[in-house]
Amino acid sequence: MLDERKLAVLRAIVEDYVSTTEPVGSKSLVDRHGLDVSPATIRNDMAVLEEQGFITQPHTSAGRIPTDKGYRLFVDRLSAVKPMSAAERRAIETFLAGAYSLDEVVARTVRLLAQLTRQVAVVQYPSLSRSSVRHIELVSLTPQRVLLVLITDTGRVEQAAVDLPDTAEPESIAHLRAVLNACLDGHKLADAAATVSGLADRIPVPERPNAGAVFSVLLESLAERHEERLVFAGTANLAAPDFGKGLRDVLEALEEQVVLMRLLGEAASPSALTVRIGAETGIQGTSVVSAAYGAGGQAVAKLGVLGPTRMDYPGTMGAVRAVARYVGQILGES
Amino acid sequence: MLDERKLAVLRAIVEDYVSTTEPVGSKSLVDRHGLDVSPATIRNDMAVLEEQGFITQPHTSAGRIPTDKGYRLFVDRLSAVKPMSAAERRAIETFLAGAYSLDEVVARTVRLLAQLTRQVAVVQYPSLSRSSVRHIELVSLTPQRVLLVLITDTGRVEQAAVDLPDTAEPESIAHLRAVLNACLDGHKLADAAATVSGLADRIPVPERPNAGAVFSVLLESLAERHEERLVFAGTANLAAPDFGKGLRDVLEALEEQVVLMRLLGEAASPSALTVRIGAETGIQGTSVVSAAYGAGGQAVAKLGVLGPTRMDYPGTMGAVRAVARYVGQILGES
DNA sequence: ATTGGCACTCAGGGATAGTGAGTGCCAAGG
DNA sequence: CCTTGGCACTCACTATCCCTGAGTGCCAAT
Repeated sequence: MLDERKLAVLRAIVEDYVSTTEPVGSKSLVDRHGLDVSPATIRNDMAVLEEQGFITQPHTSAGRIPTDKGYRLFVDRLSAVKPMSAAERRAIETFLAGAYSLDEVVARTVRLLAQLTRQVAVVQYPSLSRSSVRHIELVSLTPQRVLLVLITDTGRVEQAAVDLPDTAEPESIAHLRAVLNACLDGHKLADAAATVSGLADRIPVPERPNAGAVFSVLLESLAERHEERLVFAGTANLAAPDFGKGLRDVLEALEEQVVLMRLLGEAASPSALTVRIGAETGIQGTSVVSAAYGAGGQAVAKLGVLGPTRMDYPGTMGAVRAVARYVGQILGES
Repeated sequence: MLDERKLAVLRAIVEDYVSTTEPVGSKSLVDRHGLDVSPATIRNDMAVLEEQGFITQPHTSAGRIPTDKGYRLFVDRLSAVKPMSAAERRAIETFLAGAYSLDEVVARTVRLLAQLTRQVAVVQYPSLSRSSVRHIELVSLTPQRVLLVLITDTGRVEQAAVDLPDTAEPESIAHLRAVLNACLDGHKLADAAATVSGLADRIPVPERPNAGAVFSVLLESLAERHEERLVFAGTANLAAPDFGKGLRDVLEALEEQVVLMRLLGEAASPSALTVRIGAETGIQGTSVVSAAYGAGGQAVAKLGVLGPTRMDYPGTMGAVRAVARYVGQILGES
């Protein structure tokens, strides 16, 4: 139905349109790509491609531009992920290597990705549920208030204040801390939740109210709420006239954690790329390229790039894949 | 030199221009405000105001718009901070009250401020140097790597990984932790830096290399680097055509911590408002309204709003002041 | 199936003219 | 001396028209 040449034409249209931002016509197509046929032939091909919904013309008598469906086909079958150059790989490596805390790693990653792709980058913090407890700390703030600090093996630190129903002696807090660490250290957070629920027995009766308060806050930390922390960078790249009036939608999506989470998609195996195009993202004219990243073959979170539907997919995909790999590597080391 | 009426004219021009976005002429001025003089009189006044540099015309034969200098005068002498309505105050209070961790307080504050002002809000994390050490925790990650966690009385938690030169026994780490907490607990962070430097003596000689590594990372945490953490929200409000092409500059400034810090200005006494207009901010067409906030009369950080020079100053100032106060209150409680 | 030829379409870019809000200035009046 | 009505003038903005050229669709010939 679509022979070799028609596919080549579609590929050429996507490439030209992406680089020039202008509808591409039959004449310039044969010129710029070494097609050994006449413009008229191309026109016939384009008519077919248009009929099938892969390209369209903004108005009669203008060149063609790809539709979402056209980009889809291009990404799925007509293009290859463009690998990073050696120099770029080195740059990524050295830039990420300088980061110590997890915050720093994430911050650098997101900036790096924005810079490489010249688009908006989004990075999700390593998810809690797939990592394990390294240490739990309780610190008295006031006699009736303690700070709960949870440290995971991905280096993530969660904190929450707990209001106690009764005043607490330092020893009882120390005891509670010991119990928590003894039972949870090294456990996956997902299991930890279950363990905590059955822990009340190990606490002397008079201290149970306080322990209960701590447990419930701890459970809350382990659960949904913090799962969704996202960071983004590169919004300045939106100022390019790419989006025009859709800009508001994009900016709004960026501030809505929920929407953004959905855009990054469900977790997949590490460095497998997901591409959402145009309508698939729910934001007109916007595409998202994302990948899971993780330490040691285990996906812990996602990261991605958000840009105009008309973007350089091979290049963007290459950058996202490369960054996802290196971040996984860095996290695996620590 | 500028009599009552001329000032009234300037005020009216600012108000009208802010609300309509269009140059305001002599006729509409007398209509919309109850001025008991003829348009011709107003024209004379406007000529004077223009001569003095408070207003200009975008082109001959258009109405006048305020200059930066005009806004300045308006803010300094012609307007009063608009207090929040009772309903708004209640909304602020309940919205902020739901936050537990410091992260949460900051996140809510910035979103709240963006929503109230319909502009871009920026909040600086409570500064480290003005708060004091609540607790220091050391957690082994590997035999040659520990995680340093610093907890302050504002609820802020800093973390950093430390690579040790030698492998460390659990006891030596425990000892180090005890020493650190004994010496630093309750001290202002600013003093803490000095204390740490003189601490090497208290450590047995064989453990000094490791201790040194920890100290140096700790000093780094106490110093500049983390001082500057900033969060912003409400970028979607930039999509209003307010900025036009200056938008790129604004977005870039938002991603440059250093620039943003400068915009918020030096710390002042809590809830004193600072207003920077147009060129004063270094970003064409942009103004910044900021205030310090803090617990118990002590300023700990700043927050503010960034918007087009043509903004509703009284309203924005009211919102910033109110939010700064409530945040200080919330922080003071914990 | 491919190609050259040809008539047709239509966005975009000046050029021109009309409109009206707004100005500056002046001379008269309080 | 300040205020005011009158008046000529300016100039952004809009509408209209026209033209140009890139690009198309179709057809008949190869």
